[in-house]
Amino acid sequence: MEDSKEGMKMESLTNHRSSSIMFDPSSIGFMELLGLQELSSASFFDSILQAPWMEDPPPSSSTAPHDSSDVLNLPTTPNSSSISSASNEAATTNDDHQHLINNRPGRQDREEEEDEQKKTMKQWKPKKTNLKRQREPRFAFMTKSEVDHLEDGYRWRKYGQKAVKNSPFPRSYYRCTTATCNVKKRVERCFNDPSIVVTTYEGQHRHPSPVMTRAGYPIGVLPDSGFSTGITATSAAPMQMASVSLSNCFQHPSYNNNMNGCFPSWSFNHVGLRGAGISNTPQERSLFTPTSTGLLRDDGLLQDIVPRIIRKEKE
DNA sequence: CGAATTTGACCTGCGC
DNA sequence: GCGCAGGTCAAATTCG
Repeated sequence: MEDSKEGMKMESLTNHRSSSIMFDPSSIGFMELLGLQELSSASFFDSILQAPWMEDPPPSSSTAPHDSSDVLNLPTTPNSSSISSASNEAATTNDDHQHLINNRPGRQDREEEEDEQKKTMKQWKPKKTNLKRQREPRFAFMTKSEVDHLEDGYRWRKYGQKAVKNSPFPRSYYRCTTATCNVKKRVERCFNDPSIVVTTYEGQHRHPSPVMTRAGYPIGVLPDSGFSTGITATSAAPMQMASVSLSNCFQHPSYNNNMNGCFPSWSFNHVGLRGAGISNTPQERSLFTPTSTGLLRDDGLLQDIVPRIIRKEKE
């Protein structure tokens, strides 16, 4: 407890030395972002990594609870207009559920109204046979960072922390503080490489970033980059030019469907950005060279993380 | 004093 | 049906 508090203090004070890898565990694409403070296209795209299973992805865990529906219903990107009807329905369902949760009474009243709520929840709860509880599309990225909670331009309220099985590091749960925004994120450390933070976003922001840079641009929206990164450092958040070593994760002897145990199963079974298809070959890397025509568009959270040129093929 | 965080309890879904 | 693990709530606590 004391340590974690101090850690949070340090987080806000030092903010941050990090570099990031965005990963699409389901589609097997990795990017490594280097030099985030002054992110250049060259450094960004030269640093794209290839996951070890890129050419031969491991089968998703058959035991993962949500993977099949999530993967099948997953839009090509979390923010693309091609979100399937199933996903939209899922969002609506979740909103309804969230509405129920947010408006539920205190514990005492809850006991009094328990029966009624059970009825309500039963009404909401999808039938197991045809409709699983579905979630917003998720995507995640890895960040080499000394701090857990990285500045991403949005304000988050921590609402929970849980110990993770087989990991010494707890998982923290955050919710966007904007009233109408249901975006959540989870932050945890890779237990094989504690220097790597795995951040998973669920949902997309439908509001402007509340945190502005010194230049007046929301964090993650660079005026001249052609794309936005979302993990671009603020003036108060200098990031270190550093490369991320994934070897600790990828070469662990316990390598399995869940990425050497470096990540929990949900990372691979729920995370979005299908079909990113990032390659490490020079020819294919050139596909990701940002162009000057990359107009800023409101693609929600995704635009903060993924260069549009990469999202193009998923639109 | 309001906002944010902590943390134990509770809920839910899944596998056995 | 039971147990486990992930996810969430909300009272208590801490922080600014």
